[in-house]
Amino acid sequence: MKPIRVVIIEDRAEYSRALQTLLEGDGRFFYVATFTKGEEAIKKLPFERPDVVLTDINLAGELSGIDAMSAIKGAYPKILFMMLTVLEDDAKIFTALESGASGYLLKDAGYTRILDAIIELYNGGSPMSAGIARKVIESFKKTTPDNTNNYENLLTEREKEILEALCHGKKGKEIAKDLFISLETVKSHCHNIYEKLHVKNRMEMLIKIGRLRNSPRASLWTI
Amino acid sequence: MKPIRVVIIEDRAEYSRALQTLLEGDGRFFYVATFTKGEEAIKKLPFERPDVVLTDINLAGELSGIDAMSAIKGAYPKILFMMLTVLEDDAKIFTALESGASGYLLKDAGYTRILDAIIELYNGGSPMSAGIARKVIESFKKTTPDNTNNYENLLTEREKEILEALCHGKKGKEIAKDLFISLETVKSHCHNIYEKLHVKNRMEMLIKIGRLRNSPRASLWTI
DNA sequence: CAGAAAATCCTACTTTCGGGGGATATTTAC
DNA sequence: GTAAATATCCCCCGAAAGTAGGATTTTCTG
Repeated sequence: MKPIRVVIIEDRAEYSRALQTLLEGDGRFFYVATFTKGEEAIKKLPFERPDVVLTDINLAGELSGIDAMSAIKGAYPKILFMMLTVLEDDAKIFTALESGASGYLLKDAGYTRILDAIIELYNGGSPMSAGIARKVIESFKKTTPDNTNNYENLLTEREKEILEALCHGKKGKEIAKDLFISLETVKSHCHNIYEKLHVKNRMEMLIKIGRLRNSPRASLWTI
Repeated sequence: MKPIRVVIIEDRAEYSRALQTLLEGDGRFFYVATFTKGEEAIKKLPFERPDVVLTDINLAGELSGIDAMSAIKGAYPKILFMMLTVLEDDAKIFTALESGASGYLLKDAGYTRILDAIIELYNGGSPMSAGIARKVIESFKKTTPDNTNNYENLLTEREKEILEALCHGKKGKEIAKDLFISLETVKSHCHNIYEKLHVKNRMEMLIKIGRLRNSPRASLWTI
């Protein structure tokens, strides 16, 4: 088995050196390089041809580890990124995953766990710390733990049905046909939905209910 | 440490009995009961006060394991469900997660792995088989494994500018004003964008470029 | 049962979208 | 230098979206 080429993005020297030592002492891996700044990583990392990149989120320079990953992943989608961070910050977890991270470990994970995770990542898995995994899974649930501010109670069943269809890009006419009602009824429902959500049209509604992603990242252009 | 109360939903007797033996031979667990049909589980399971339920998806009766879980989870959200199934069926994975599953293991996982997973689940984690985890993580990505269809090169700068505005819910007239061009020009650009992306309107475009979240994880009714 | 809420349909009107034609300047590429 | 690509603008037309102001039936609720 060819050793897995690993690159580290981390600005704290003690930590990156510890990782390096670990990797170099294990035949399953080939330690390639460490980058301490996002800008540097974007420029040079791809030429190191890593299989896996261990990425810290908070870096010293302008760019975060997520930014660097996002840029590199756009051009080199095959490189696998595993986030290695101290905090379990919800927003950062999801941003990282959206931007291309395939694994997410907290730094309090043991070194053995980290090495195992690299293998798991390389073999098609997505290692995550327990709490991270739970948050990721929770984000799929239709029922949220704390139901504040929910449209569940605001909108009627029929309205939610219409809203769902609208979110799938259906046109009024299609919805009418699907639900066996007239176009006028659909429009009427739409109008009521817009009033309840205090929006003026479909687009505003999508934004209001958080269905439209508007993050200003460059990776937006890649599908 | 109080043993974790475990209930099994599984219609294949050999398998459930093997699990039962395992659980009964391990002091960390307390095997409570096995249900073979969804209908039965919905009625009786809650009274067994389980901490964790190991749930097979394909059952003999009318209801699937997912259906049963969905019903029970609605009334008893604290009960943790772990899906145990043979196949890695994408649709079922996501349906199960939406409906409340907190873990998802393939049956080819070793018995030790299953027992560890119960502990992990109980301690706030979300154990998943490697391939499942990867699929879950992939579903968050804005970038696909192979980077075909890169709009960066496909669209001109101006077109990307227009597209960005469209994604922010702006109307043609607003865009025209913002960019100091005429409405006709905006429409012309839109037309070109639609042609390049092979879509027919804004909504299709949003879906195509992955800006519209229709994925299960978009917290539907809660903001 | 009475009133409210919800779902249905209607007409008529305005605005916005999107398609199909163009046209003209500027810039870029070969 | 010529051709292609890009950005800009125009007109016409029909479809879709959204507004305004109704009416009717069903269903839920006190």
